[in-house]
Amino acid sequence: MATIYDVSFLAGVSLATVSRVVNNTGKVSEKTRQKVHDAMAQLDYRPNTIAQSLASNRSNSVGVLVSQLDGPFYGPMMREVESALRAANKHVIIAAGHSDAAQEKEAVEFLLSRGCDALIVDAEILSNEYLQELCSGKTPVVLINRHVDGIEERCVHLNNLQGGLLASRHVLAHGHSRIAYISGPLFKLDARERLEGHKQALAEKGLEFDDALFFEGDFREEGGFEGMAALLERGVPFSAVVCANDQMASGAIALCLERGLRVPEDISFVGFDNIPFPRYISPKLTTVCNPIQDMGRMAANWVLKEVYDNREVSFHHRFEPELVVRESVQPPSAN
Amino acid sequence: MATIYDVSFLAGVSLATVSRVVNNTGKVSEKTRQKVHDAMAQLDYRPNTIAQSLASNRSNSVGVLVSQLDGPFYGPMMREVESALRAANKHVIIAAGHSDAAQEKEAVEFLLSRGCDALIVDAEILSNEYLQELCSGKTPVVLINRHVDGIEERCVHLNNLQGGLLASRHVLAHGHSRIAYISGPLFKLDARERLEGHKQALAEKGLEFDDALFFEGDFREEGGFEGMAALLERGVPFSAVVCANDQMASGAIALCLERGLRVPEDISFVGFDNIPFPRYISPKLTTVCNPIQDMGRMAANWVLKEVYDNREVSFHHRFEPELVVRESVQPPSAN
DNA sequence: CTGTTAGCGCTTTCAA
DNA sequence: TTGAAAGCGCTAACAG
Repeated sequence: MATIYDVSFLAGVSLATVSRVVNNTGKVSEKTRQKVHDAMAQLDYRPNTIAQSLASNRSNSVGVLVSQLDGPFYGPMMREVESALRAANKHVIIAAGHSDAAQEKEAVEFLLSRGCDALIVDAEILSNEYLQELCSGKTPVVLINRHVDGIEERCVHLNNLQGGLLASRHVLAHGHSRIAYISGPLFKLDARERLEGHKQALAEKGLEFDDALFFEGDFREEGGFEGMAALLERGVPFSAVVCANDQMASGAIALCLERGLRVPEDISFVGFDNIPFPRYISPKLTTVCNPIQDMGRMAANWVLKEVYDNREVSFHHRFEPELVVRESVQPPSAN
Repeated sequence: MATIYDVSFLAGVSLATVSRVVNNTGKVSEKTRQKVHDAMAQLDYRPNTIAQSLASNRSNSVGVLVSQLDGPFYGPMMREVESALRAANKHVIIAAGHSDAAQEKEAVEFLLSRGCDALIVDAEILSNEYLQELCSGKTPVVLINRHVDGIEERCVHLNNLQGGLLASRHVLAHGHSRIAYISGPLFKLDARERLEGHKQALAEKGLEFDDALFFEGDFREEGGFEGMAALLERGVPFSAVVCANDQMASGAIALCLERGLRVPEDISFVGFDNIPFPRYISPKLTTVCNPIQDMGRMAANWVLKEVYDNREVSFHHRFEPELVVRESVQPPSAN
């Protein structure tokens, strides 16, 4: 592999000059630049990124922490992050928290120890305090799916309350009044906010929130499945279920179908997130769009802007959800 | 940030000795080691990985190329790769080909230019020739989901032929004889192999392969959807559909349900891959298990073994599929 | 078992 | 506009 030295020798200029043309920095005469380019081409020169990093104290890498690598949720986000950063010639190092407190923390430290120029963190478990401290550290950090006091300007998040409102209002508008709710784990802010939206929607109609129609799930298919079973078992009637995400909705619907309940004829369902798959099932799931790709891109933009001084990109924190009406909600049956 | 120099000064030993204890290399007396450890702890010393890389000519990073970051398929694979490598303190740099020839190639070059110690490549479009050349390059490469002549020992792949056999035999065993087949794109070897398995299964029963019951899809939901529509339009009767992957099966089933066809009462379906989601739809999809996670882990093992000299890990190339019987196949109806 | 000494390949003052 | 030279923080002979 040719080094910068080979190039400088062949081109008959100094190392510094070659470095200047490689990085487009400083003033270089057109003639010199051409000589250097020729030499680089001739030698098929590729800068050694490691050496660049050591000398410039910049790794050109950004660490991305997600809670799950599998599952339908983070793929679209990572896709955008990867595209945006690779286009800027930065590489993304991934680490997964695997929904485990220790592993999540360890993943952050790992990324930090790798000398990432910045971190994009979608933390599932890490506490606000930890994140605040992390953000006050030396490595710039942007948070996805969280908003933490004191570091709002580094948080890219969805208006979950509004999403919860949209979902429940939609069901309410179809005439349902006995509405079950399968929530995400309440230690998560987004789960709490979505639930709050649900409660507000009920309140708008003068309805009371009923604990007998509430189940705290885990944001996964299993949780929806179990939640649905639990709800049914209580014997308290309801004609619709609002689920705090699509995965739980899928699990819950699966249980209904197993039990011979028809969806939406017997029970209506609404989900949240708009993950790809439930578009292809029957009934097609009505849900709330969570623009997670856009949020991923925005996080990448933040890094590009704040860390790599790209002034072209725009940034904003807060995203608004939209209702996606498909087929899983209809008015309650007469029985 | 403390450097190795600070540690050596504080501990009263040389740089080399500190390096030795950090890397557990060479002989160091217990007493000296202790002094160094104390100094490191006191200074909260973390080796600079970039400097380590430059000096040792090793980046401790492995590049992973997948065709899609979203979608249900690669997540489980990446999950395993990430876990295995991070446990060994290596980091994974991801790049996506986005199902585009130019981008896929560019992604490889990008990873290479990043000085990865090894590459794990799940190439969708890259030609065998390109891959052969890549494998003969300086950076070790392991291929997933491909087997290429001349570099078999670096290929981790599934016995797709066997998978195709299993899927079609299952349908056949239920008494179907008019069986449609929705294939993956035939420029892909795995698609061709699965199809070949189908044909062999037909032949075992003395049945002829009928072009009128064949559709070449794209391995995505859309392809299954369109394929099903095309098949139905031809007016040639069939009672079962074998799909070369679960995504296409989902799309195809979605179309059937839209058209009022019942699955499996009117049409039976079998998929391939055993991705997570179709377990939760109705009917639960019968499919062939593609142990993509295991293959991911195996690829990581190969890297650990061949590149990082870990002798603990095992390795084998070829994986066998298994039929997963659920609910989407039943005997053809009497009509 | 420990220390000395060259670099690894590049960036970046500082002078010219 | 260009070059000389001093590192970036660490590893790896080599010598002792």
